[in-house]
Amino acid sequence: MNPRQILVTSALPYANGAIHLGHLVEYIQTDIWVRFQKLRGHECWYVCADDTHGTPIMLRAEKEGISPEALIRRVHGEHLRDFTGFHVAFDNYHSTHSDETRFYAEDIYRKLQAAGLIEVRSIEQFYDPVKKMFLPDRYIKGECPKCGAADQYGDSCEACGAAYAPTDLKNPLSAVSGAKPELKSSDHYFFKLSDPRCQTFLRQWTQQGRLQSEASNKLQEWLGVEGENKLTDWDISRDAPYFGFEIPDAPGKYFYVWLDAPIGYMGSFKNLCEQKGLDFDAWWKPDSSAELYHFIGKDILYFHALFWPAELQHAGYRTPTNVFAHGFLTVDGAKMSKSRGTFITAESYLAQGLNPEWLRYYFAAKLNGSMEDLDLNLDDFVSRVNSDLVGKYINIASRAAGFIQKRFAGKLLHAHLNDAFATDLPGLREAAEEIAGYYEARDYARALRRTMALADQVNQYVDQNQPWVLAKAPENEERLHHVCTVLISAFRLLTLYLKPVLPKLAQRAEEFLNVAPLHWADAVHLLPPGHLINAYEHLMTRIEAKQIEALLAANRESLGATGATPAAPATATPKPQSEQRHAQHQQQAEDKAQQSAAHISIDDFAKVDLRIARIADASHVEGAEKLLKLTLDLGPLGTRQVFAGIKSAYDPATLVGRLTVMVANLAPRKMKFGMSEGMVLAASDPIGATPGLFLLSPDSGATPGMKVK
RNA sequence: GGUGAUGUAGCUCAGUCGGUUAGAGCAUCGGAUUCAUAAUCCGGGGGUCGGUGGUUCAAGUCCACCCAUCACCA
Repeated sequence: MNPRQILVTSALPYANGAIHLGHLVEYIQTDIWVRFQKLRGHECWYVCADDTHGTPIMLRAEKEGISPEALIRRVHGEHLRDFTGFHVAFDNYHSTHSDETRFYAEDIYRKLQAAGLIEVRSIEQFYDPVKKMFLPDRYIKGECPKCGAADQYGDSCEACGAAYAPTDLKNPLSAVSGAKPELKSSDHYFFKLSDPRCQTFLRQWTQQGRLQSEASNKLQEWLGVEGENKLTDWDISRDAPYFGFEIPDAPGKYFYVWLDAPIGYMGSFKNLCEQKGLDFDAWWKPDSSAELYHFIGKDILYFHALFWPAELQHAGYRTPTNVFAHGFLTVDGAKMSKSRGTFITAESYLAQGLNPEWLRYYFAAKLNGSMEDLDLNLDDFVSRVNSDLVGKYINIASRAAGFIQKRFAGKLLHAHLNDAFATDLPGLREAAEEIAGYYEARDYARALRRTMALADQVNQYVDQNQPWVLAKAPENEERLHHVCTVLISAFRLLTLYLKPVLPKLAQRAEEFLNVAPLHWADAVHLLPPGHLINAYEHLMTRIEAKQIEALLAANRESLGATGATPAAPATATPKPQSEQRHAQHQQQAEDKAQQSAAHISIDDFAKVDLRIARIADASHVEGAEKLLKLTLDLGPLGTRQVFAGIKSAYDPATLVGRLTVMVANLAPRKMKFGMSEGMVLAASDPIGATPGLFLLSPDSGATPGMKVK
């Protein structure tokens, strides 16, 4: 087999947030593939980087009172720590804020310009006169032009789903400063994706059968039918102030973060080339025989399968061999949720003492190379890992090791077992190529199913041969030695088959087996006769359900805690959807889920404990403009102190004695004036068009403490 | 709304070109076993393949419509 030259990337995580389990699907998927290629003896390099530019980074750094450079340096360290913790082994983890990335960004830009594919056009955009900056869509808030919902972002309405331009918003405000934005025109630089050259090239590039079928369909949709020019030019510039690279010969204009993000793959690889003495151009020239693969989430297919190849092609570089898109992660069938504790960060998973290889195994067991979403079912996670890894695979070593150690001083049978092994465990060695094929096709689920079926076969072999019975009769000594040697050899092969997924465990198994690091080619032979193995130490523990509970608890943001945070002030970071998509999709999905909440289930409703309360006392609060202090009598449930924002509508004296409805299980919230232990229900117009505030009252007959449902 | 996908056992998933009685793991039930950090083996139960209609000698698989879920619409 001739060694291939393979360059692999994962999408660049944005330097504005922690790595979570959703990210890890991609990095683990890529890492497994890379490790597999290396085990096969290919020259394979895995590069990645932090994606560091753009408005969100700039504003976040400003909010933290540090420079963007300091922010991205810190986050780079955090990201690399998390990835390393999950055994994701990059050959280089660089940054887009690097000389190399700047070089290739300028280089590609200049070549596209020379090819006549860059155009300057003046466009009108909202401008924040206080902050003195143009506002990305997601940094403008206002009322939806369609349904009138308040507090909507500049690109789409969370309430009715309408999509529109920020200029359509009613009463727009800057989410950065709170100022009223002004329309202002500015020159922007466009990559002419609508150019016939790009259209023709992409039509051919995307439909040659290289891409996943789902991806190909999706791109077909974007491209439209022949002659239907659906692609529009891409705005690649942003005005100062912006954290990024200034465009050559265009003072005050910066490359949009999405332009330099994929170029960061080149930058990172160039940096690696300098470290390792590799020839960059040999890998990136148009007729390069090297292979180039990008692993990405399905949300950024547009950037990687349209913009990116079109840029490369017309700037005189090679295009990707393939783009592998995967789906999103759900937890227990639902989007990751902070309130449920399923928005799990990589850091918290490791801090709780959970084994990263449990997760690697589970993800691998469900990855099949398609764009389908992947569900982390927590019960299934526990039983699958325990059953497959500990019960089936690890157990094989554990079952044989004691005999080898105690009866044979750690030495395997002094005889060549090749033929006997094939008789005892037919197909075990021969499966190596089949399993390799599954890994190559990124169908790890199938590779692991096949491997576990082999492990079943080995356990059956143990039961058929009953080594514990053989051990009782001295005349069966050699037979016992043979059986246990076969088992250790089988364990070695299974270890190899699992090694791309479980690198750390494989390393420990290799120590136990007393062998050099296994390579795929090692599947063709067995351990030498009389090989000495080391004493067995248990290689993996079981997951306990309570560890999962602790993990969820550590990631759960209580409703009380969120509720206690007042409505986001204007300085809060808005959701940078159109500005910055990749690696943030999970976060957005979560935000969306929490914001729209079009329907809730009966179970959700049942979480709210509504009770009839009698207002036992009501008084003004010194220094509070809006609040009244209420003492509520809940009958058998005792009394509660609540601060209610109803001063504008009610005189305390008229409230005493009347019945109303309160939320009795709201987390207590510390306010300036004391603890508030619930909230009373009152009606008001959501957008304030009709003034007034109206407290709810039950019909007569209700008594304090009764449940409302 | 348009487009693309998904829907198979309690759970997680296979199911190739339409072709025997629709499979696996986990869970569950019964039995065996004790070498193994309760881990293994044998066996059983469990399915209107989302729904309706159609094509066909034959449909989980092909076609149409509908329902549900997810994503994308720069």
